[in-house]
Amino acid sequence: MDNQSGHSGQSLLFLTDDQLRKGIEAMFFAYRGFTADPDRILADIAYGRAHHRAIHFINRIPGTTVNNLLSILGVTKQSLNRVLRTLIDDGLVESRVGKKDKRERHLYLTETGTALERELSIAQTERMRSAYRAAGPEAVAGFRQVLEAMMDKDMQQHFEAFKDKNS
Amino acid sequence: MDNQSGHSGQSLLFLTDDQLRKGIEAMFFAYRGFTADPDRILADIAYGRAHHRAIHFINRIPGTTVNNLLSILGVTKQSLNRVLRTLIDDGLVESRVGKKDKRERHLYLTETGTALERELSIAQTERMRSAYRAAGPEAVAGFRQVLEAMMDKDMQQHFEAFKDKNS
DNA sequence: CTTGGAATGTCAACAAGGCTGACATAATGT
DNA sequence: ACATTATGTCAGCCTTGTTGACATTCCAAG
Repeated sequence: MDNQSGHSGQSLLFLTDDQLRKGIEAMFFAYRGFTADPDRILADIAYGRAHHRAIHFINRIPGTTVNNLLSILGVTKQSLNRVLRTLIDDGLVESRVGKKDKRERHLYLTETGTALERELSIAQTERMRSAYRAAGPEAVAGFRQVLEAMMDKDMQQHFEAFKDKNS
Repeated sequence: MDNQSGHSGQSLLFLTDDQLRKGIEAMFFAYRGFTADPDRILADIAYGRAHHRAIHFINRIPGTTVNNLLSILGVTKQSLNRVLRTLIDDGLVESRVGKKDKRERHLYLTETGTALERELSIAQTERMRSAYRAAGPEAVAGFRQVLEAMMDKDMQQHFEAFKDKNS
């Protein structure tokens, strides 16, 4: 495409401090909105955002090992373990000893866990859906492009893996 | 341009669960990247993300009151106060008693505070700048549109105020 | 003018969820 | 046999959110 014609009124290389600052603030406010709906649901059942993240990715990659989950979430095993412990004790997550390598634990959502995942997902998806609708498909493509460019390199790899894998 | 021919392969109303899920995960990973660089700087000087947010908005709205800052940051006054306390004690922020209403405290960055703000801002801006460059101006416009649509209504108002105000 | 309520800010204590370090256990690989 | 890997657990710390209690200041109604 045209990267020098500046047909949108802004040249590619002409990024004012003001534009960048607005981007930063938009990111800050939007992330709050992004987590607000699930947070409300979680508060009622004495869970937090950490539980949500664990549930989300266990749902996305059923049978994932603890170690893999750690590297995706980017927290320590002690921190994850605390969350995982409560989820397992409460019967939302099942931890199965690995068949080939018995040191590994493979994680799965139970029926109850899947139900909660769906509830949280619907809440969060609703906001995303209406934002997408309001902005239009062109904007959505741009949104995704900028976000992907903003990730750390290793996170981009995780993300790519998720994009390809069909669960 | 063509918004119904599906040149991006997706119609406006046809939002698959998969697209929405990818958006959610992109948001999660990107926000981590977004905060990573400032976080590294802050860790060295024993400050956290909360300090960064306070410094950012005091720089944006010099002379703002504690109450106004509270409503922007969306935390309790007690929580903000702890952060402000350390910033004031360390000489990064100055708190002046209001002239008209002596209950109010007006907040300003000192020279040292301004210097730190700039350092953090540069780190965060660098990543945003290269993401913008990589994605292109069309994508940036879309990015901002989706983010704005994703904010809570009252946060959108704050954001609008910031967009207009020239500081 | 006084007095009660509202607004504003501070202090204390607690909880969630990050972190590090140390250590145990079991399974694997060499 | 021995080192390494995967996981779990205990203990203790930090940041940053929360509530509750309280002091100060302002303003308005009596």
